[in-house]
Amino acid sequence: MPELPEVETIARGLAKRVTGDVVESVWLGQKKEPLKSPATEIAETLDHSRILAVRRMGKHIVFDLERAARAPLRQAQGRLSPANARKSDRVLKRKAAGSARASSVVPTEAGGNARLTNTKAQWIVHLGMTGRLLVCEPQSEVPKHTHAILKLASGRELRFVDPRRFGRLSVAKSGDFDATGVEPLEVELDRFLTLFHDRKTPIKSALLNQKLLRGVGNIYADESLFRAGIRPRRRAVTITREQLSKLFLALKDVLNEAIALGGSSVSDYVNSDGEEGFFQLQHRVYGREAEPCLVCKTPIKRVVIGGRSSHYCPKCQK
DNA sequence: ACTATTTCCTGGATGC
DNA sequence: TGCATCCAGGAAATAG
Repeated sequence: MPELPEVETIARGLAKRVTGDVVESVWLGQKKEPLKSPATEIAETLDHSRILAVRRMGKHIVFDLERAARAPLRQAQGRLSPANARKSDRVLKRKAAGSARASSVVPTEAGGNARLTNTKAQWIVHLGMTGRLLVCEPQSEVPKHTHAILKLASGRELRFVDPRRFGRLSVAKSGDFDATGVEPLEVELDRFLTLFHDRKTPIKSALLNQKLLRGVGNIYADESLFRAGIRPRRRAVTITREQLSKLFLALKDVLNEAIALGGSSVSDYVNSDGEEGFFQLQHRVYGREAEPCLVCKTPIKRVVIGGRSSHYCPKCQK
C-alpha cells in the first residue's frame, strides 16, 4: 500500500524513465471509479503532451506536462487496442489541435517579439491501495484491471493498473495542482506543533488526516508513534510539547529511512522497476500483532482506531 | 469548524 | 473441494 516513501520511490523511478517523453495517444478503460476528472478531459490533456517532470506531492504522483500551443495536425490518429480490451472499452480520439485551452501568441515582457507559448498542465495519479504505474513494452501482456494506457513517443507504454480501483486519475488543466496539507519532510517544528496540539481526535487519526500532513499512511503513523513512545489512541490535545517534538523527529526519521530502503513491500507493492522495497523488515509494530516488542518483549497489541488497525507496544507507548 | 462513521472495491485468507 | 464470509486500506461523502 503506497504511502509517502513508496510513492516517492515510484515517482523517482518514473522520472528516470519517462521525463522528456511525449504522450502519443491515450486509452482509458470504461470503469469510471479510477477517473476523478471526466475521461475526455483526461485524454485531451494528456494527448500529445511532453512530460517535463514526475514528482510526488503527499501520496499523489504529479506529472508536469507541456503541450505546444499549436500542435501539428496529423492525418491519421493511431488507435491503441490492448489485446484484451473489451468491445465496450472506449477509445478516446484526440481532438484537433487549437481547441479551447490552447494558448496563443503572447507578447514578451520586454514588449518586443511575440512568440508561441506552451500550455502547462498536470496529470495527477493517486495509487490508492493497489494502483500501479508500469512502464513497459507495447507487446507485453496487458494485465487485468488496466485502466489507462499512454503510448509514448519512445515506443513504450505507461500503464495504470489497479485491481481494487481505489486509485484515482485526474488532470489539472491549468497546471496548478496543490494537494492539501503540508509535506511531513518539509514542515517545521512550530507548524507541526500547531497542527496537532489542540486536536481532540486520537493522534493516530490526526497523523492520517491528509488535510494536516500529506503522505502519512497507516504503516508510518504506527511506526512513528512507536518511536515517539505515544499510544495511537491518545488524544492529540493531551500530548505534551516535548512528546509532540519527539514525534516530529520520529516521523521524519521513519520516512527518510523508508525512502532510503525503497519503501515497504507489504501485500504486493513494487516500485516502477518491479522491485520490492525493504523497509518492511524494519517495522517495529506494524503487522506484528502478538509478536514480542523488539525493545521490551511485551506482545504487540492491535486495536482499531477510526476504522484503521493500529499497532503498538503497551509498555513502550504511553 | 471539527469529529466520527460509512462507503467504495477485489483478491487473498479463513472457516465450515 | 467448494462456497461463503471477512478483511485490508485512503479519502470522499455523509451525519452529527
